[in-house]
Amino acid sequence: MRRKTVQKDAIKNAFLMESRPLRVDEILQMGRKVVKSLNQATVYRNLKCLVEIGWLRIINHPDLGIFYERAGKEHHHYFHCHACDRLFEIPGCALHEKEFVPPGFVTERHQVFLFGICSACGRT
Amino acid sequence: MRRKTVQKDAIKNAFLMESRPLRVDEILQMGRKVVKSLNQATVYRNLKCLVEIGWLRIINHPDLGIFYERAGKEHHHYFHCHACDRLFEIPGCALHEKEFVPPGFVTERHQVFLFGICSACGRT
DNA sequence: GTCTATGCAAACGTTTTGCAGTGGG
DNA sequence: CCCACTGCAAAACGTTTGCATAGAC
Repeated sequence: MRRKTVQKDAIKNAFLMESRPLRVDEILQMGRKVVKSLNQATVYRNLKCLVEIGWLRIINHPDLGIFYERAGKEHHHYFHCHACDRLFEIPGCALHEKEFVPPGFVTERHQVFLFGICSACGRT
Repeated sequence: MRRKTVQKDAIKNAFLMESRPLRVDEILQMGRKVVKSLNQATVYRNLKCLVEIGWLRIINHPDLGIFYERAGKEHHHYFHCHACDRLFEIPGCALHEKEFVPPGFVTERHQVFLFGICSACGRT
């Protein structure tokens, strides 16, 4: 991860152009539009590096599987619309964890996944 | 799933004896204490059936991967202690989703995963 | 006896790894 | 020129499937 390559730039660019969590296959597809020889092994290796240096975060979504998103965003929840199958980031936090965990338990971090219908799909 | 077999009973018993979410390899190990010939394919097939008939639920934990738990329990959150690596079920709900989702969005279901230190490990 | 459920092995999709060669510095 | 990074192919991993047969009823 010390050298600059076109493959690396293509992968990072996918996240800069789309401001939403991406799956590996999406990243590969987007990257191949720039570097058509781009290999999946290269994508996996670079994603691993980008997570290690704190540029990306992994999300393992309970229904949709593994996504990668830019790190450093403020805390948010994830909303999966089962009509259009899109994954939304909902800013803010609706969890009142301090009032909630049993005595002695210390919560350092949490993740919330919501499932339902988004405004676009609910509009019918 | 119409016939009663020792394999099936062994798998169901694992959940009746342990009242916590179980991983496939744990279920296989526990089942083999009863039926030493128990095969992983059999475990997978039975787990699938038990999910279909609503006896089990699948949990895909963001950090720990796939677990199975008895269905029909009241809603709860999951607390992962990164010291002892155990997965706790926290009864109740600390999510105020109605006050929270953007207008037009309808939440039907949610899952909350907490990460931290449990009371036993924090006591030190 | 029938036919479901099992055990085995092979197939599967996704991710990782070994290795030779490309190309960034 | 060096060695990090890439592409390829094979391996690894967890899960699923095809098939012959044991065993539930």
